[in-house]
Amino acid sequence: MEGNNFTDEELSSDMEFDLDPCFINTKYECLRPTPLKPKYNQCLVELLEVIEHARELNGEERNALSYRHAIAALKAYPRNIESYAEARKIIGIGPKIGNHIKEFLTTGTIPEAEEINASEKYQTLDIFSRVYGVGYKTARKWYQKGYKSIRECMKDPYLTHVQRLGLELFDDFQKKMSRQDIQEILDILNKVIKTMYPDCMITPVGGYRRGKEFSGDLDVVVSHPQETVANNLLKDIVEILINKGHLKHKLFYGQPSAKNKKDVPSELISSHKNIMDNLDKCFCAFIQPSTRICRQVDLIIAPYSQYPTTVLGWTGSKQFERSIRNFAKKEKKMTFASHGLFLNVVPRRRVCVTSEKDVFDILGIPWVEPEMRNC
DNA sequence: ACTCAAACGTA
DNA sequence: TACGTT
DNA sequence: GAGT
Ligand SMILES: Cc1cn([C@H]2C[C@H](O)[C@@H](COP(=O)(O)OP(=O)(O)OP(=O)(O)O)O2)c(=O)[nH]c1=O
Ligand SMILES: [Mg+2]
Repeated sequence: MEGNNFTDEELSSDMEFDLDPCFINTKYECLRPTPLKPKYNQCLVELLEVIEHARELNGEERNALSYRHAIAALKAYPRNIESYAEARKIIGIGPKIGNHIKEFLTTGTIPEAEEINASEKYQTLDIFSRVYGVGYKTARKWYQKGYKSIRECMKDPYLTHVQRLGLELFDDFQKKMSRQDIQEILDILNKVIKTMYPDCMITPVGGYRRGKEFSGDLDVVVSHPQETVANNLLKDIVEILINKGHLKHKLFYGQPSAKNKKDVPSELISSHKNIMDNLDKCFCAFIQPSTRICRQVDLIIAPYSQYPTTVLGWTGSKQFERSIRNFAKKEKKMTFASHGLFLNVVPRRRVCVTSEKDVFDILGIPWVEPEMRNC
């Protein structure tokens, strides 16, 4: 080892290339806090999100996932990335994304992201895919047919019922909701529901719970301590909302009876499903009184025993949910879903939880506030 | 070479 | 099964 | 696209 005379500096740390020691370098985003509005790497994140979205529009889900891993890491990183070497040490940043970052560090932008932003094709696909009921396949189909605007899409002869609704509601659904908009609707839901079921629990989840200033929709979990009462909960709530003129449309209404019209005389099946582990959902277009704008409201009914997991499952972010499920499976031989936490032995066993924090504790994950689940 | 979350809806 | 949504 |  002669000839080497490392200084302390070289041996221990080098700001240019070492990761910040505060950063939790992991492939499981749920293990570290991720703020809604990071102080660092904002511009870089924005550009990578452009590429991520383009991959989604192309149906390249796995590539999109890789970009999301990298984006989530950069959002959680406690200082600006200053070198390629530093970036490459982050789990989830490999050669491709590393090179994008290298370009960003020298030029201040990422050429591929710029090209995507300038591309009429992606602009059009982006608009079409925002229609409720339209995914990347349909967006691509419409683009190939030569459609350029929502107006032209409305004339398509093969629209499904849901797509027709989505196109009708397009302008309203594009408008983001402020927290005050959401509060207004929550007040109504609280009044209407509590009048009929005073003991009902009503919890706003989704981006609103994570602290987002503006949300695309309102997600609400509703439950009731007496599970027998909870049976007709969704039906009753939707009925009242319709009677009071609050609902314009039901985008879909997950009720056990509608399905199962195949072989079995399904009264038993449907009631069985209902009492057991299935959450009912109604995604609806809710007329906001003060503005008359139609807002997407997702009502989720949970059996009381599944209330904590349902709230955890619907608070998000999407990447937080994917990561906690992946962690449960790979590291704990468990399965997490919004209807419960399960131990994957034979036979599979439900692990009872009484709070959101219970799930973190059982999985051995340090508690993460909802506002820090923005991965 | 395999994995990447997991559930539920319509047509 | 394909495609959609959370 | 990246980790194992
Ligand atoms: C889209 C999506 C959401 N979810 C969960 C986590 C989300 O926070 C929750 C609500 O979904 P969304 O309402 O689609 O997302 P959001 O509330 O986080 O953001 P916004 O409404 O402002 O667009 O459902 C999944 O588990 N998987 C998914 O693919
Ligand atoms: Mg939401």
